[in-house]
Amino acid sequence: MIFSLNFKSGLPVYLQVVDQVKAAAASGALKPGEALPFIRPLAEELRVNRNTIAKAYTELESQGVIETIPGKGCFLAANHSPLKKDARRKLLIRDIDQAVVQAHHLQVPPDEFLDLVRDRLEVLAERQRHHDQPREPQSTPA
Amino acid sequence: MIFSLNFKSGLPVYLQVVDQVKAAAASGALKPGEALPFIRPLAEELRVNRNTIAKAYTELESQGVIETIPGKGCFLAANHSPLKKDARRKLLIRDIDQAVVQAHHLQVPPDEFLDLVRDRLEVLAERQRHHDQPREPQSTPA
Amino acid sequence: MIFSLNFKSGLPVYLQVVDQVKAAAASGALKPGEALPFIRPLAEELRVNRNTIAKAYTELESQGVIETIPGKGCFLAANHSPLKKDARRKLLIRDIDQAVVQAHHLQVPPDEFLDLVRDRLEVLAERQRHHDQPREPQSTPA
Amino acid sequence: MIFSLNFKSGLPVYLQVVDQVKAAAASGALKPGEALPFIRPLAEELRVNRNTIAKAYTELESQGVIETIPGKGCFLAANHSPLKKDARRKLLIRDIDQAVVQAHHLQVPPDEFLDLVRDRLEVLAERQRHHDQPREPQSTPA
DNA sequence: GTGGTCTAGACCACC
DNA sequence: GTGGTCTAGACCACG
Repeated sequence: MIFSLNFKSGLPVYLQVVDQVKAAAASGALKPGEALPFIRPLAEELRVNRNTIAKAYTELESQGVIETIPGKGCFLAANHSPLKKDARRKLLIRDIDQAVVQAHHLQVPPDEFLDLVRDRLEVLAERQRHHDQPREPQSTPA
Repeated sequence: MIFSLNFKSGLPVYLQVVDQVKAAAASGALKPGEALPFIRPLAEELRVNRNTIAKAYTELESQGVIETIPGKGCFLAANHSPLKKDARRKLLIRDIDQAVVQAHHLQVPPDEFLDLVRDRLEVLAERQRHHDQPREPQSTPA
Repeated sequence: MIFSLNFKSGLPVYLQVVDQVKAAAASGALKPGEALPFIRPLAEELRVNRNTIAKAYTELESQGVIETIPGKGCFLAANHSPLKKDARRKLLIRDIDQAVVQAHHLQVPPDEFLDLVRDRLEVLAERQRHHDQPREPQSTPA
Repeated sequence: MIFSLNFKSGLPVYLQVVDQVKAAAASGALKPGEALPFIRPLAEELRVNRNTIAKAYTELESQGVIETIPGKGCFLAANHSPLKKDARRKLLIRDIDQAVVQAHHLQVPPDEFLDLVRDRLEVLAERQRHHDQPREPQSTPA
């Protein structure tokens, strides 16, 4: 798991970590049951305080993305959201609107935008297929 | 000019405004010399403090993106060449990927996701039509 | 809103605050839209660090119990859980099992236990009726 | 002796064990001189480190609740008068209220809640029957 | 050794 | 003034 932080983006560091873990999980680079980096070494590597990483992991746990077992570490959870359909829709719409508005600002017409979306869905699916082959699940958590 | 703010993204509101103006300028959607929305009505529309918009515009001015003419308004600065299509694609892909990853995490299948995207395109286009009527940007000042 | 902390119970302080806010919300002592105590004064009153209260409020927000508007304060959310039925069941079962096992340890027979449960449900309902009359919702948030 | 641990309550596991032993002793469910479960099998059953159980027992001994006879096991100390019914009710009510409040917060209506309670009573009674067979507590040692 | 809690105090974004 | 982020460093619970 590789992280890259941008300290000038204005986006809080802990949220950058959250986003990158979620992206890794979505792409299949991180598989259910797999261990995340330990908090202390990761904080050191990213030159960030231990609490900042801890906060990111706490947020991920509260979103149901990871499970943390005190004394053992943090592990990617089996992927299913505990949220109601409505709540999930609402969350997704926020992100979609962000992209749609950006498209509008960049004067990318709707058709082209939809093509681009289909493209990215395909890219993600391809990455998942790629990650599905090589590895086996290792350290089981619960 | 249409804006969409995400109050829970962690990104400061004023930076979201800055980014969206810059994106519009980059694509040519906002042309050199064209007027930006007035601070007060925009703040009202976005349900945000006037200081927040003012801060965004100040930031844009200090970056040389816009020029402020006291008593008249803010206008896009002259030296803005619209980005090439590829550069715009790249910017857009970042936002799309964010939404795609979120969809995966929320267990929303691609078909449903695409439906939702079409939905939001429609909703925001509709919203844009509404906003285009009452306030018409007046052209070239400086 | 009155809090009472037990520093020797072993239960983290921030969780004690979370529990007490939830209890106040359930009893109707705290109504949707009503403001919670500000973080800083509350921390001072409870002789606890500001971050500890902030953590409690963050947890409450992530559970959907409150909404926080930066710069304005924290407000009790309209009461509806965004979780799927299954997830809610699972959470509830944890608490019920705690009580059931306690009953077993205290040698309270099932029938008596059920009576007691009905009793407490009634007490809570009564409290809600009591709180429903006197006040009116005041400071609206969103 | 049956235990039920809640790993997410925030209360340390060893204190949960302590509380549950004390509750059993308070009600007379565990009688003076009666043996507690051996550390090793109990740790296995609860999927907890042996040190955690050992710490709980150490704590209980230092509180004078149990006596440890090296090589033989741990036994409830003599001076334990079962609590009166009212005192037990009061202890139980704390746990019941916690569950009742949680039910309210999760929007689980009273009827459904009571069904769930009956359910758990049944499940835990069943579990208890299972556990009562393999290991039979041997009586009075010291 | 792991993660969790708490403190003390700094700075930032927003009203 | 509000809440949010981050740091530095201490102590605890658990494996």
